[in-house]
Amino acid sequence: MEKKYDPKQFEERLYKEWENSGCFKAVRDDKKVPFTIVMPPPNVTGQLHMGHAMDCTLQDTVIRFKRMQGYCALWLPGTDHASIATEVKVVEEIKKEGLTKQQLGREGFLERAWEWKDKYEQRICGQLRKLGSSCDWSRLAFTMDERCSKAVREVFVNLYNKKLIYRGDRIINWCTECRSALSDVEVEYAEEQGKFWHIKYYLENSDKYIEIATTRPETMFGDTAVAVNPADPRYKDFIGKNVVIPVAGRAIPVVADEHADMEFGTGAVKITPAHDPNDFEVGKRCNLPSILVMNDDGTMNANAGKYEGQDRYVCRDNLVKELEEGGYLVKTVPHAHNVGHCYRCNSVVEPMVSRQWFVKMDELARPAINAVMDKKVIFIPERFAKIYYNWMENVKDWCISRQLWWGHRIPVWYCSDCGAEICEKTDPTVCPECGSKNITQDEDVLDTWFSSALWPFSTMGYPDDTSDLEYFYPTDLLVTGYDIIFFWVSRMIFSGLEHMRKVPFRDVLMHGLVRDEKGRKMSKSLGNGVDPLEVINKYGADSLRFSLLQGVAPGNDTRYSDAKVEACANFMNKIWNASRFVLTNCEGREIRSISEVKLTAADKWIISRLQAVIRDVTLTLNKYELGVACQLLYDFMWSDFCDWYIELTKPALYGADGAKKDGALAVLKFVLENAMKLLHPFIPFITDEIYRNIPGTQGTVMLAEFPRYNSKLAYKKDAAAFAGVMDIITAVRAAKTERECAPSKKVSLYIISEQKRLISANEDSILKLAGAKDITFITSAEEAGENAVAKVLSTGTVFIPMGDLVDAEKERERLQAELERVTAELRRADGKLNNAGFMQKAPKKLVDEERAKLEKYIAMREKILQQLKNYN
RNA sequence: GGGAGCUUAGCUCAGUUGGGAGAGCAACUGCCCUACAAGCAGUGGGUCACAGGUUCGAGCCCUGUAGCUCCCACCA
Repeated sequence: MEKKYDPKQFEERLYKEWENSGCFKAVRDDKKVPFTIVMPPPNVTGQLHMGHAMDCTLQDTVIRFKRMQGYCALWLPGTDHASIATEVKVVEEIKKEGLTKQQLGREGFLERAWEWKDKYEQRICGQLRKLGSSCDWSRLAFTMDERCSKAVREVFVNLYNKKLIYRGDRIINWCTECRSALSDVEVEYAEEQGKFWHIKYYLENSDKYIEIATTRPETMFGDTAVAVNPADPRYKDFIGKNVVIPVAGRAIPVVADEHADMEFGTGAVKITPAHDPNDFEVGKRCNLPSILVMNDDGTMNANAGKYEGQDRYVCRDNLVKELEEGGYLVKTVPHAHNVGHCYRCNSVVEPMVSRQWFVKMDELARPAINAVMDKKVIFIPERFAKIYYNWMENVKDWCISRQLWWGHRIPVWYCSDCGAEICEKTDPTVCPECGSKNITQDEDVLDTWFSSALWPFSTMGYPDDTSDLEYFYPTDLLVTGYDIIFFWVSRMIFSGLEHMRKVPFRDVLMHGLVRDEKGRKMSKSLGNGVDPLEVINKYGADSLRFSLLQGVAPGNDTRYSDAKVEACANFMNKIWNASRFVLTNCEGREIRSISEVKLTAADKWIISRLQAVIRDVTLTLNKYELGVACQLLYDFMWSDFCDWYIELTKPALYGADGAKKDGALAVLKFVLENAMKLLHPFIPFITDEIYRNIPGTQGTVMLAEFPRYNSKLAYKKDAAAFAGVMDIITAVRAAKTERECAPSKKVSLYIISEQKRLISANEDSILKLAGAKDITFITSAEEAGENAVAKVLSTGTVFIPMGDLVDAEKERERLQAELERVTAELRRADGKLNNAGFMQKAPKKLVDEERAKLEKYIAMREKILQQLKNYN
């Protein structure tokens, strides 16, 4: 092994080996239980960020764990065409060449988009490889590949035939920049400081008027009524009469509708059915016409009269001026309100009536809600189920058509001769109604999430009855961020239920956002994003992975910081060096199995600790508590194995006793090998590199069996006894440090103890680790001489003669403090045991433990009191 | 308007069936002892936001309060 931990030496090499030898491939094996994760497909818009890195690390850790446990583990990778997001990028790209979409034409543009896709898909897959992702590349999918397209077509036609997809004129969110419709979830609201314009609408042929208040005066050209609350006494007489829209000069009725809130504004509201969702509803109730006043690009249309052609905001300014001049403007008040923005280009969304395709949601939502209620799908943590219910229960029909080119084209044709609408699984060549060849396909494409919703089964061959679907579906786990519950998770659930008749996944592990070190969202505009590749380049993939998992709890946001990665890199270095220590000592020797050697107390202790860690790591991983599992392994590896056990084996390793050396090496190797297996799912590279160097191992650790808890190796009593030896070592070390005695200065130890055998058996360890030269068993304090520090422990009292370094007064104070501490503990235990409620209701195990503690403290107190006598 | 989360050591955060408060980083002291100074040994530091309640026992369960964060709704 190399002397220095240098991930560059092996990460790439190992990954290639894994991939080339087919380790990632999931081949159906009916003797095994499948475990499936389908990767949330990254968008082909660019490269992966820290959020992806975490998402991916979580999945890889789980899938490696399951694979080692003997499951037929499939992690299916893929990418998403991300219709609108990618189209925006490609448009930007061609703009640099002075080109527009229109200039390229649909086909030319799509060619460019496919080129873009190829480039970024490759880049993303490269990044996933760098992270160590053990996904099955032979199944790499793309939401617009043949497989997925076939599924999309099948689903669309089926829903269309069931009348769950319909086309209609409804109010939708329109992005004037992307010039496309958006679904409700694609709109992000942000509070903005706007204005409230109070405007007079005069009664027809009268000088009476109704004052209305609006934040968007330019829409008044589309007003078709003014609504007042039927219970509002102020406007009772106006109902049924007409008012005239200022400037436009058109007369519209005053209608009574509950929508008008008497408390808000002036209590009278202008109704613009074509440009406001609430007004649209009022319009339906009151049978009002709907007048569009804007074009697709956000400029005013002919209905705005002389303002035709002006941008909506230019028109707003000019119109307000005209209203003011005409005496119609009563006042302008500042008004904070939420404004919808396009989630891709951030421009202000315009509600507009438009003819679009929709998925009817109510029938689909019900079973999807029930599936979560019935625990067929389990959110981790549970609280996300509530968020899901809330959305699902109030979901509106899903607008799925987009006025874009990059995406799945809507599989509907229109006959220009007879007007028929044709939706079939294969492309029609003539109109089935009239035989005409004059049929044209709908120009629009589908919402990108329409194909994502089918991802768990479209990637496995749906609609065909494939072996994959039969074996791997439903999948076992979905790992994703809480920010796409509505976009994606919920839509997969109802789609899976509708088309597969089964939920798409059992567990949904939610994770939070990766924020920067100040807790801010990582974003392009802030420029605070950190590129995972740069981090990997500097520290290695294992360090990055470990830093992303350490200390995370499901569903919680985390912060990325270089300091954290650095700390993890130190851990890797620690693992590397410890392994190097073990392996160099193994060189040239036959390493025995632990069953063939005589185990020391220390050996049994570390093996016992290992068993506990195996048990707890398995338990926590099964619950997807990866952060906790990391901590368990970190502590075991660093504290137990490196700081204690390796140090404990040194006397044997450097000694002359061959049998002792064999014993130590057997245990060192045993623990190291198991540790590499336990750590492998988290940090795959370093563990495999080390594992291959451990004598007797074959092949890669990634295909080794995950360690299983073995109760025969738990050695509970031996481990507890050995903890007493460790206490002695710690006490001597502390005694030396407290008195500023150099650790290298060897001291003599005098011990009063009833556990002489235990101490004698571990004499070498105590001498080495405590920095002592000899141990003498004594029966009274006097034998230790005058200037001795006394440490009272559960195993006995240790005296350390330290000559001038001992200050009698300070010793007395220290012992006094010890006495107080032990007395307090004693009282606590005693209090519990004298508490009737505790004795009655607490579990027996706990009572016994308390009793044992009480006895221990009583004994210690006695000894301390005795010691104190020496200072009185 | 509705909902969720957070508040634990100077900083970042764990703490999952309620049973003696933890880690990393930072700080302080002392150490190059043949795996590792990217290290070792030791030390200090917390009325677990606040107020009640349930319980033999609460960081954890319940109620309320405050501050911060986020999501949903959109009253024009």
